[in-house]
Parts: sequence; structure tokens; C-alpha cells
Amino acid sequence: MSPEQTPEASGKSLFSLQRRERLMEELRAHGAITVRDVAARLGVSELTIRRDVNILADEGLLSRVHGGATLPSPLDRTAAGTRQHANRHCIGMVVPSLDYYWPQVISGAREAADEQQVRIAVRGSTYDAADNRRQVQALLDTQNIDGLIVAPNMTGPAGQELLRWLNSLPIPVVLAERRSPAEIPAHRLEWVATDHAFGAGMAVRHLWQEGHRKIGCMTDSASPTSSHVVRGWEQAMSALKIPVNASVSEDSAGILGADRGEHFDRILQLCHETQTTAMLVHSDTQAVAFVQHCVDRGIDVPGSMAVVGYDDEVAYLAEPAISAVRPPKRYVGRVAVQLVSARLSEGRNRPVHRIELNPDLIVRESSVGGPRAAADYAMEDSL
Amino acid sequence: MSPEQTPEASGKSLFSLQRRERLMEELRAHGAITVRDVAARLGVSELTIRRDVNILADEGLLSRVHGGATLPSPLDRTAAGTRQHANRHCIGMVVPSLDYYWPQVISGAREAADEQQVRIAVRGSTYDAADNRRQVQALLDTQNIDGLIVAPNMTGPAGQELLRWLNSLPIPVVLAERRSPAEIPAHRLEWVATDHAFGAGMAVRHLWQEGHRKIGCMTDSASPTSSHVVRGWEQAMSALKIPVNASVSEDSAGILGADRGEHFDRILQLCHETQTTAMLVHSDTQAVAFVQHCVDRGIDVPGSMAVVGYDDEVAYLAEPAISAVRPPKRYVGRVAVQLVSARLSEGRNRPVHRIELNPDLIVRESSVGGPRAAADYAMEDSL
DNA sequence: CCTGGAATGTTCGAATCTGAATGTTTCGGA
DNA sequence: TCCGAAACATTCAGATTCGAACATTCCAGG
Repeated sequence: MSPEQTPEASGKSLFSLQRRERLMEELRAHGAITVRDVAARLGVSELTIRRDVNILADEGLLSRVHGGATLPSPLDRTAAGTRQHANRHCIGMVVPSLDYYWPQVISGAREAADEQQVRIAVRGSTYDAADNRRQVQALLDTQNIDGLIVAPNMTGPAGQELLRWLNSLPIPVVLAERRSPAEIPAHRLEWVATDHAFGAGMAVRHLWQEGHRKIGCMTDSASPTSSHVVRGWEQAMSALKIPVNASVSEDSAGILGADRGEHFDRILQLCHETQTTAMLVHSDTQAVAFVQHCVDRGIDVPGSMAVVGYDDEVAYLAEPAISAVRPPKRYVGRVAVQLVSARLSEGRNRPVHRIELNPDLIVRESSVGGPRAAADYAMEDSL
Repeated sequence: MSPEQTPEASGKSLFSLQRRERLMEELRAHGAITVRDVAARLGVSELTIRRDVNILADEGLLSRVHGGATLPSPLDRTAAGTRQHANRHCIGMVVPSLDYYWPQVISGAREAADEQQVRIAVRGSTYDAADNRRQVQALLDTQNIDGLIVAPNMTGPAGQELLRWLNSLPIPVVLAERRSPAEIPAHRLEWVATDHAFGAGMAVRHLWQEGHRKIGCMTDSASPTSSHVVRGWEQAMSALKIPVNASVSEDSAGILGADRGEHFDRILQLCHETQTTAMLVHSDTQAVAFVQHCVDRGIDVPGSMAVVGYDDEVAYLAEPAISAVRPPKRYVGRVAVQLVSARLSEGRNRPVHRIELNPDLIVRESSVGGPRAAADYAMEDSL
């Protein structure tokens, strides 16, 4: 650059903006400056430099210290933006699991919270309504919570009661991956949810395009999303004129360990009988186990049995890698935070929002290539 | 370049544009200029230079300082965000009407456009699919449109074709007050719409709470929202165990002028026969006419006939003032713009959003007080 | 030749910037 | 803990610059 003599001292005076830029340059170069040095170097009075330092500190571009200034420090309590820290809102978040599906939702929520300048307090819970309520209550008790994001269990009377309770809270509540039914008086509840029915339909249409004409469905009725997956599967099947009643549709709720082998064998038998060549498997942990079982039994995936998983948490780990429907988990968290935040700042005038997001279909090995030409039973009614 | 004598002082005066170019040259050469210097050099008054500086600062080409100008500086608070001004996005908006319902939607869209720093170009159209397409095409032809907000007619083959065309456009498209059906391949289309079914249900429940036990519905099948209103009315009626089949449900599409009197008389007759004491009337222009007709016929509103309108455009003008469901029109516009804007900045990774907003019920005179105690026929099966 | 509008210039009170004077706070060593 | 020096805040004044209102000039078109 031009580190010759002080070009400022040579008669030419600077505009205030240029002076502040010079000041920032010095600051960036040395990490800290003294008022006296800078004043001497720029040929102005110390008072002027102090004023500049104040202006820049107000914009958060540096931290004031006695005698000068340093680069912005997080320890600087007076720093710009810190002021809101005190009264910035805090959103409580209660999710049913901290190791499956929800970590990404939380991650998205944290991103949005940073952007929206709100704090966020997360608690893990279970898929049990009573525990959901306990965790929410714990949040409300311990912290100053201005809004809530919850993914409660909504089934049965306990679920309905929980919903009603959430609806009656004096703070905004947003459901994540849950929909408040129109029937019960929970119309004040906003929600953001993935359109799992659409995701299931996408999977079915994908399998159809790959040449499969009998497409089964394996679900886990214990999961709140399962009903939507089944509905989407049925709708897509109807649209494609595949008889739903004659198709394989199995529930794997609560089947674990040794039972699982039997269960899968039974399903494979059903597929054989109905000439089903493709399965949509809800929860891709289940899909991974199913593919593993197929491989163990010598059934080629995808040649004899194509598989599409749901959730895309672990589907890529299987061998062969499993195609899966991927819900926009990060966005579910993001949007939930945005909803709460907007509600907090806009108040009652803002209408209740209900938001559905479309998932993606991630195509991997387990579903491409279509029914194998030499398959023992899959050819008969393929195109 | 040309540092010869001052070619300006030598009699020749410059056009303003040339003068500003010279100014920018000086600025680039020295990094900063003083108004006084430039004024002297170019042989014009200081005020003129100040005006030039203001103009150039507005375009973000320099930063104003007391006494002159510098090259654009990040420290210049007033310049922040102005830089995007040049390449900021432009959203096209095509609405079916410019005098009913949509002005408020447009107004909300403009608000959001200001906030999001995007421009917006609105065109009025009609409720005809062919004209919708013409107007969209006109927008695309004449302007540099980066995204679209449309409220098309989606009925019939022409509507389906229009939807497909919109879906195939290379720019983001958001439907306003319309829902893309899951069936046809328009799944890339995002939308924001009022939940009119919820609004109708709210009206029915309100009338029920006011004591009405037979609640009719008058709609205009020519309007795209009408089907949702009817659906909401039916759902609420079922939930309240009011037989839908035995209730008054009339379509007033295309009935104008003199015919209207007869039509209303016929509906009033039906209400009398079925002991219906309350009507939900879609489009509150219709509601105003209906209430006027009732008053003319000596039927007390709300005593003998309670009325709730829909849309809340003119409902407050009637005598008595009419209760009405008020869709969040401004928010429909706001959210639509936000959707397009977010899509433009986030691209494909962002999942497709579909957003429903709840309307409000504005209670006025026409629906409060319940069926009149002395009503000729309304008492028999009230509570 | 006139006229209307755009660009430019003049005037003058208001706003801004800077630095000196003065009183107050903070820091670091005794 | 106290004290003195340095750093800081506050106020005021002088100089400069800004900008609104009005006047002037220039130019195209009737």
C-alpha cells in the first residue's frame, strides 16, 4: 500500500468516513488501537477519534476499551446487538426423540433461531402424551418461555386432552410434523408438517415408472406419520389403478428381534403369492432390516424385490443402498421457528398459518432397474 | 486520462450526465472528492455538485460525507442494501379482479415486496383461463420477471392446461387463493390460500351458538372459492348433527337484476318451509342484496333471518351491518411474495411450501340475538 | 416571440463537524 | 486504601456545509 509518511499530515484532511475506514484498517492490522496513536497519525484531535470510536462501537464494528478500541469481542457487554439479548424471545421445543429424525429438525430450528435472534431451549421426550406434557410443563416452569414448538402424541383421549391444553396456553404454540385436527377446538394451533402422503405417492409413482405393477406397503402404526404414508400409498395406488385391497399392506408395530425374521418371512411369502415386486417401507431402519433379511434369504434387491424406505435417516448405510423418501426435516424446524417468531412480533392480527412441505425422493440402488427379467415370479404381469 | 487544462472552464458547459461521469472519474482517481474542488474544476456551483452527489449516492455509486463524497464504503450506513437495488428481483402478479377482494391482496403483496426488496408488477385479468394465460404471457414478454404470483381459473380442461403450463415455466410460480390439486402433475407449484371451509364452519358454529338450529347456505358456483365454502358449511353442519340434505342450499350464479328479486323470494319461501332462521351467504355483495331484500319484504334481520356474509368487502355498508367472514387478504399477498422471494434466494433445495391461512369472523348486527322469540316460525325447535 | 419545464444558481437559516475548555470517571501504582 | 495521571464525557463556539425556497437561465415547441 502506501505506508510512506503520514499522507494526512501533509495538509490534506480526510472526510470522517475515510478517517473511520483508516481507523478500522489500523484496528484490523493490530487488533487494538489507542486513541492517542490514531489521533496523532491521522492528525486530528483525540476527541474526534473518540467520537469515531463511539460511532463504530454503536455499529458493533469494534469494542470500546479504556484508552482505545479492540476488535469486536464477545465479552463486550455493551456491544451492539447484545442489547436485544436481554429481551430477546426464548422458544421452547419438545420433540419425541433425540436420536432419530428430530436431530435434523432441531438443527434447522437452531439455524432459524440464530437468524431470527431468538433463543431456543430443546427438551427430548417420548411418544407418550403424558410425558410430552411433563416436558412442556418443565420448560414452562424453569425458563421464561415466550413460545412453544411441540411434536406431541395426539392419539386417543390423552392426546386430545394434551392438544386442548396446548391450545389453551397463553403463548403461541406451533406443532411440528403434526396437524391439529379441525374437529376439536384447537384451531388456534399453527403447524408445519411434511406431506407424507405426497412422499409415499412419489415413491409409488417412482416404482411404477421403474416397471413395478404390484407395490406393497409396510408401516409401523406406532408412528404418528404412518397413517399419512398409508393414505398416500392408497391414493397413488388408486390413481394408478392398482387394486389396494389385493396388495400387501403390513404393520410392523412392536415387532422386534427374533420375531422380526418370522414377520419378514411372512411378508415375503405374501409378496410371492401376490406377485408383489416392490415395497414401500416406513421408517428406513425397518427398510434396512428388511433389505438385510432379503439378502440373507438370497432374494435379489432390487431385482426380485425393490425397496423404498421412508425418512432417509440410515437408508444410505444399507447394502445395497436404499432409495428413500426424505422429509425436509431442517425446514420443518426452520419454519416452526419462523412461525413462532412471526407470531410473537405480529401478535393476534396475524392469521393462523398451516404449512405443508413436500418431501424429496432420493433414488439409490434398491429401487432402480425394474423387476428382474429372470425373476422367478415377477415377470408374469409386468409390461 | 486527460489532465490537460480544464476543458470545462473553457466556455463549454457539460450536460448533467457528462458532469456526473467526470465526477465519478475524479472520485475513482482520488478515492474522495470535495464538493468545493469539483465545483471549481467543473465550473458549476457547489449546489449542483451536491445534487449530483445525492443522485449518485442514491444509486449506491458513492458514499456521501460532509463536504464531499468517497468511494462506496461499507461503513456507510445509508448505502446498506441499496446495492441490491439494481439487480433486485421482479415478481409478476396476475389477479382475476381489480375491484373486488384482490386490491387488499395486492396491497399486502406490495408491503411484503417493500420489505423483501423486490419489485412487483401487477396485472388485472378476469376469471377466464385463456385471459389469465394472456396476461401472464404479457408480463413475461414485456418485463424481466423472476417469479410469478397467479390466481388462475383452474376449472375445466382449459384450467388444467393452464396449470400445467404454469408448472412448466422456468421461474417460480405461486398460486394465491388457489390450491394445486395433487392429481395433475403440478406438484412444483406452491400456494397460499385462505381456508374457506374453516371460515364457513366458523360462521355456522357462530350461528349455532346464537341459537339457530336450521342454517342455510347461498353460494355462487361461478366463484372458485364457493366450493370450499359449501364444503365447510356441510362439514360443520354434520359435526353439529344438522341434516345437510334437508337444509337450504342455493346457488345464485349468474342471477342478476330483476331475476334476483324472484330468486330471493324463492329462497325465503324455502327458508320458511324448512324453518331456516339463518343463512350463510357467499360473497357479501350478495349478502347485502339479500338483507336489503329481506328488509323490503318486512322480514326482520336478524330477528327472523340472521345473515353472515363472506369476504367482508362491503358487509359493513348494509343496514343492518352484516356479520361476515373476513379472509386474511393482505396476508395472502404478503405470504405469496415471501414464498416467491424465498424461492428465488434459496433455490431448489427449499421444499415446496403449501400454506393455508385461517380467516376471521367479524360479528356485526345481522347475526346476533338469535331467532326472535316472537318469530312466526322460528321457535318450534330451538333449544 | 412567447411559454413551460428542466436544469442550474443564489440566498440564508439550519444542521453538522471539529476542537478547546472544563469537569468527571477510570486505571494502576504506592 | 488512596492518589495522580490519563482517559473520558459534556458543553460551547467557530467554521463549514447542507438544503429548502425562490430566482434565473436555457432550450424546445407552439
